[in-house]
Amino acid sequence: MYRIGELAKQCDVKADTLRFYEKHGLLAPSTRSESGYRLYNQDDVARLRFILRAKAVGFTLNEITELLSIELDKANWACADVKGMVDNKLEQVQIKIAELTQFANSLQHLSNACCGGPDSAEHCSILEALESEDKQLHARNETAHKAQHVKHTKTVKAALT
Amino acid sequence: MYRIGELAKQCDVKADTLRFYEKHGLLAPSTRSESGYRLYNQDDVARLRFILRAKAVGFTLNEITELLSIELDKANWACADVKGMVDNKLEQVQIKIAELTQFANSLQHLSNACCGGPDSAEHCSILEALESEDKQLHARNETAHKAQHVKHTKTVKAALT
DNA sequence: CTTGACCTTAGATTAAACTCTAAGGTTTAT
DNA sequence: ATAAACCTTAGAGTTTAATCTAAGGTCAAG
Repeated sequence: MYRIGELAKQCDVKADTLRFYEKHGLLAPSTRSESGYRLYNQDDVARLRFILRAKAVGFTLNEITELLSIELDKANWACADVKGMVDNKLEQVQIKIAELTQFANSLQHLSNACCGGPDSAEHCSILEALESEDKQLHARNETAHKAQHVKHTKTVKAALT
Repeated sequence: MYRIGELAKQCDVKADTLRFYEKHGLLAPSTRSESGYRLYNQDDVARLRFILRAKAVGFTLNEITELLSIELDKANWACADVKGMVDNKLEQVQIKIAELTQFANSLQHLSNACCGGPDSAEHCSILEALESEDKQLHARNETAHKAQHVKHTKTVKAALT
């Protein structure tokens, strides 16, 4: 059993935030001490961890509430509802992973191409690299696209797939 | 050359947002018409796309500004600075990908385990599945961990790795 | 020649997710 | 017994990223 401050420290949030989550129905301590102190058990900790992970991953508190709300009256949800909802979130997450992966690729290519030395970055522009990205994507995707007189940098050519 | 409304429509943002980005130094149209209309060229479009992608991926406008700012006075940045910064962002992105992937796994397992039928979800709780996740992770990571008297659901056992 | 799209500045409003303050009281650890 | 941690309600303030409103214009297409 953890008191609010302990849990806060353990999960690196403010006690305020925990009270905030309680007020908004995301996380209530499973018990209170005689004196009224909030007491959180392991399940509560796990629930908080879930909330924090979901948040880190880009879900809003509302969306998280939605996911968690099923718990509140399980009996009134059909299994199909639950599955639908989960699949929905799953799709969102997968889209995000794809976006992030693309982004990571660009950054990686750029990092590889960048000499990293003490010289001026004049010929090592992140922006040009990233700007060209779209064009290159288009070039790959639209097989019959107009020549767009794209301006390349030496670096860029090396930096991007 | 696109005018503000055209660009807005094309990239699914409001014209307001574009003016907002301009005011905050993220994206200025490369030219203006004689009459003062903002005129955006392909590079501007690409830059906007980059901004939107970065945003979708969880970067704040400030962080994006930081990335783009290198462009503004390239000459004053050493290549090492640029590389350092890129590698930094890259690390952040990779952490996010890892988090998302874990999250996606949980959701996927749950979806697989859920019958998806019209019956009550009483025995198919997202929450219990996700709550157990942490414990299971701990169980895998801490080779010498105390037995924690973990409460499982039938569903959960099947749902999680 | 009249809409609708655009321009300007400047400030108000919104939403999310906290974060803080006040004011007064109780509990726990040293 | 004193300080630090907790409790309560209730409301104010903060940050981010817009979004909206006003007021007074200019521009371009049908």
